Amino acid sequence: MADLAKPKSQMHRAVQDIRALIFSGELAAGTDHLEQELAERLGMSRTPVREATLLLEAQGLLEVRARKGVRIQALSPKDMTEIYEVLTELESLAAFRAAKIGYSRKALATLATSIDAMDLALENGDRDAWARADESFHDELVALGGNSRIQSIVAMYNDQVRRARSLTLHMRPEPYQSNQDHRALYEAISKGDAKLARSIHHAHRTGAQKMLIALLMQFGLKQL
Amino acid sequence: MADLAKPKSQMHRAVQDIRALIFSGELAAGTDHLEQELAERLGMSRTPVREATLLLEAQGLLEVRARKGVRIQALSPKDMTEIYEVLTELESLAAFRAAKIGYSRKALATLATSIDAMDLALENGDRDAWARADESFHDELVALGGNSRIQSIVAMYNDQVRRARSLTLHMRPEPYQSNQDHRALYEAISKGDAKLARSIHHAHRTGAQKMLIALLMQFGLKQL
DNA sequence: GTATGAGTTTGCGTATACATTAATTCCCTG
DNA sequence: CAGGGAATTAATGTATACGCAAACTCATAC
Repeated sequence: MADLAKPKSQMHRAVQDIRALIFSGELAAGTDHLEQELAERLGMSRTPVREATLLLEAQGLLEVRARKGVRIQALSPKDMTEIYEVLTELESLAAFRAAKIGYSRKALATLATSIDAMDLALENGDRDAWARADESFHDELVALGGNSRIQSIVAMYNDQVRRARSLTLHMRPEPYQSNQDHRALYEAISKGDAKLARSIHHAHRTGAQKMLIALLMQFGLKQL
Repeated sequence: MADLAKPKSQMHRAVQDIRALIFSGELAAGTDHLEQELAERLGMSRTPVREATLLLEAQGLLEVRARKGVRIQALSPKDMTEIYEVLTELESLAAFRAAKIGYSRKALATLATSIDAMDLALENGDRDAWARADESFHDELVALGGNSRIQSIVAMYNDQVRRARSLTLHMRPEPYQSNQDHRALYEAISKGDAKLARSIHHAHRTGAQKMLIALLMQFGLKQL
């Protein structure tokens, strides 16, 4: 995530802590929490907690409801579809741009590293390691696109679907296809074939989205 | 902008008022303003002003800088390019989706109304009326796309470039081309030709972006 | 003339107190 | 017993107080 600058402050700590509580599931989707409770839990006064919740609301992670506490945002399959549509489009654009810029193989080393890490994780059956490498790959790809706005938006929406993704991580089939897609995308970018890069990544993301939605439906997860 | 719900509160009023001050230029790009000053100007205490500035920072309209007041965000041509790239991509996707959904002509009546209003404004040489109708057209188009996330993002970035757009509104050539583009897009959507709708709008937006950047460069406007 | 450092000022970050208002309780009435 | 409304409660929204750290001033030393 593009959290550059703005360090040490209670408010900043509250943002980090609440994010962590949401991602870990300790603050479950759809549940309500009073400002006062959160403040005590985080060991600070209501003021920085309140400011933090306003920020997190702007980022779509929760909702501030007058006199009812903050509600951790729950996402329906329809929400997922909307978010993935945006992610697909913007990441594909980033892939297109990255290919067009014409990076040297050396400049693409970080991408290659992430791909290798994914292959290794797949061999070891280590899904968590795979997920970390996958996220790195996507982050680096978007960074290579060179548009900082796209980076921010993608980071924000990735946060919103983080819970759903970790939930399905162990339900999905082995991600062989993903690794193949990533290699193909890497090749397209290093060849400078922008249209190909775009269409490969678009198909990749669309496939991932369909699988995720299918899994959620299959397990009857209407809200998370 | 998608400001649904959250009415009467000092904080909400502060958001609206500060936005208005920014768009009107009373708070000029690049200038700094202390929380206390803003609070007095808006007739409230620092608390709601502070919360409002945090929201507006999240929306990219300003930047809060410790002990230096809030700085109204200034945009470079590079920033403009980034923002327009996102707008182009997401609006084009919305056009694609809208065409794919297959609205009846009746459901597209609002679009047609905006187009007529643009034609009329063009005949009358009323650029402000044209700009309003143009914004309506784009808003409706994005709404027809049916993805609320795209609507939010587009609304946010439109706010960010609002000043630049109104600045160049009277410098640009008569927007005949725009009106033609809009009619062609309307036809493509009502025919349900999604790919055509997408490419028409993509070209339209790309053209508008190039013109805007060229104008800014021509007038030596590096920051606004 | 410049640099350094103590002293002062300023403005923010946070805590806390208070006002406001929606929600709830509990009576009272029919 | 049900309905309604006044009183109470509860949690937010807002104001205010205060401490702290950064920025500034200014004098002094080199």
